Amino acid sequence: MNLSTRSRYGTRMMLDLAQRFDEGPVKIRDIAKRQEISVKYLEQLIIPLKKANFIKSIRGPKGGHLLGKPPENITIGDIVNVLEGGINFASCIESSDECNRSSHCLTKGIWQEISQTMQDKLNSITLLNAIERHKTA
Amino acid sequence: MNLSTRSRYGTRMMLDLAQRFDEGPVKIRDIAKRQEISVKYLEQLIIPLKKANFIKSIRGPKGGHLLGKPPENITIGDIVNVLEGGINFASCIESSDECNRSSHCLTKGIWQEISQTMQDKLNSITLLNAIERHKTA
DNA sequence: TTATTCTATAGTAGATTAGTATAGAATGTT
DNA sequence: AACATTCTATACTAATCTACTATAGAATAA
Repeated sequence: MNLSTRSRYGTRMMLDLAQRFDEGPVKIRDIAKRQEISVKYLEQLIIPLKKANFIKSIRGPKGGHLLGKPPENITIGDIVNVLEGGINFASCIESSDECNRSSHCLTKGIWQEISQTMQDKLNSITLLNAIERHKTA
Repeated sequence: MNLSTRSRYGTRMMLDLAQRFDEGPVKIRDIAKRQEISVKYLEQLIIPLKKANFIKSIRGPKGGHLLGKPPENITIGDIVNVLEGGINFASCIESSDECNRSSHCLTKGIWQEISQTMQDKLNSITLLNAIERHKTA
């Protein structure tokens, strides 16, 4: 069990943007430098986050990226969901074509319950939360 | 995010054993047939579970496997922990050699908290629970 | 002594992940 | 209009991991 680097790097990027929410567009190159992540990799993570409206981008000189919503309206769950393509511990939970064992499967319910717990937890932490908890700590 | 098949198959095997806890040794071949998982794959999962004392094995004819403890004393967390090698969402949580960013990393605390939530949830479900909840459902 | 059952180690094909390369499109500035 | 800057899109690759298989061996009840 391990959150993909995709999600972990993506979250770091989003927090970086959240910390600079009032400062106008932020360049990928600057995020990359601060977070020690390659520009190319970040560019790749931005695409799905843009599609989901969690990031807005401005092209050209003086351009850059910024959050699509205020930091209190974006959760870690949102980010992981987009970058991971869902938060589920077994594919049988979401898939429409039933596993032929599902009727007597003892585990399906368990994975469902655990996935739910996970989702609730991830959705309960906003970017603002994450920043503030670090200040007080 | 996806629990490995290792953990999922392992859990199914352990539940299969739990359901037959009073019936003496259970053969891998029978578990494999019921659960539709290859014998070879199950054999591989048994090894670490034995080391952790969650399974006892008896060799020779009439031999087989049985739980090392009663079903109410084994949790899903125990199983996943053994088969997954820990329940952590970022390697920085367990590793002793600090990431050089950890002091100002906003995410480490998040992954820690989420991992904990996960562990608590997994540890709260025993094999007996899993069996009983299915009966009443 | 033999059939049965578990044990141990090694190997492999395929999928996934992380990361890179290349070319292109938009836009503010001059 | 030209240009530098910044984002966008697609494709590729190496390395790792996962799921699974193969082979040989050890213990033991009958």
